[in-house]
Amino acid sequence: MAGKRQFGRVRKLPSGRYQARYRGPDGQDRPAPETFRTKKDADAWLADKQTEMRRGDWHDPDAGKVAFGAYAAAWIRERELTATTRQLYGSLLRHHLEPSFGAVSVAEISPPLIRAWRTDKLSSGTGPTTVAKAYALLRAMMGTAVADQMIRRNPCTIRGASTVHTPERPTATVQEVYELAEAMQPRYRTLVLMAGFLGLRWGELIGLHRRDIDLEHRAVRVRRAVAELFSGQREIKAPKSAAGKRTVAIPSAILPDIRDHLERYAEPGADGRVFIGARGATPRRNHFNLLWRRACAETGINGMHFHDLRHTGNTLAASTGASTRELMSRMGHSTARAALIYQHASADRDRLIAEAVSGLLEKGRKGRPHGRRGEAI
DNA sequence: CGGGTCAGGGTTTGTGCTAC
DNA sequence: GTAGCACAAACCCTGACCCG
Repeated sequence: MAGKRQFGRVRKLPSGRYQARYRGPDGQDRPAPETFRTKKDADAWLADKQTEMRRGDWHDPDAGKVAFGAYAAAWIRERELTATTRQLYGSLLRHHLEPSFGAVSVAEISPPLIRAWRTDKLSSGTGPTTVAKAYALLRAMMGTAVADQMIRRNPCTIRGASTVHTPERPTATVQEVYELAEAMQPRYRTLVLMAGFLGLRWGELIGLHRRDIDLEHRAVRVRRAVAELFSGQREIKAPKSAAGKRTVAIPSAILPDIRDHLERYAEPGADGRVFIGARGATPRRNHFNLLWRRACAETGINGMHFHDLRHTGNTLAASTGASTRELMSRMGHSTARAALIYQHASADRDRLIAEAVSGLLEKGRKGRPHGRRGEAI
């Protein structure tokens, strides 16, 4: 205490209380937020601040005063996101975060506030996936605020709140794929077959050009995908991942269908689009889904999404005994994790095998053939 | 210390509604 | 049938973490 202090200043105010001040790393003079009864308390406070600065732990006490709405908008703006993600985040912000937190300062967003917000969201009809997504976005933003030294800790502390368990999707059988294909307009028949038996994604199928289909070598080159934006505009982009760029072999059973489709419905020219609407437009999800659901209703196949056809493709491929690596390359997955989603398919297959073995056992014992086995996948 | 697993987070698909 | 828009749900890549 004796001698000249090296860090900060303490002075006695006319009121008799003590005020501490120091120069922050940013060069600004920073008075303590409150005054102290004794000089000793003021000194102790300064010592704390000095420690923070030495550790690089210091943060601007004004930094967290930025309104969350403004901070969040900048967060999205500064990030390199694809147009679709940018739109999605903007939508989550606008509809779910902004109304509750927009005017609140970043530093004031506390765990209890977030818990209350989440409970309210879940009970007010917003779907669990969307709540989880909005929560995840909020946490990502608050995480950046921590990195920016605006706040010390991320207030998003609810464990597991950003993930939702999604139930397993159904898988269409070969027969169902054909039934659905027949129930669709002829121009979309082959689209369904290719989704089911090649396992291509919607965006990939829509992005196909004539030159991508090599009838001679019975292969489809997937080189781009079409993403649809809210604005109705489309973005042509490389597939979801580098592994998405791939060549997929065509089962010869549907080769005639593809050949026929190209002759009848595809846009002319090597750069012509393979799948176009009745008036020449690139198909849109909303309209196609309408047709799809009609086909589902017509065939009595309920609860089947178009994307589920992709599972059929993978399940079929898996049932041939293809290795995980082979499946990954066919489906355009870059990690085994994604491919392992189809583990259930193998389990089903294994059960079928077990059933078949069981049939053989009975046959061997009774000396007569057993009835028909379950539906083959 | 390398393979398996999990959570975070970016991207795509699903669907309803209105308008032309 | 096509287009625009908005919200919701699902997919799946990536890096962190765990564990033997």
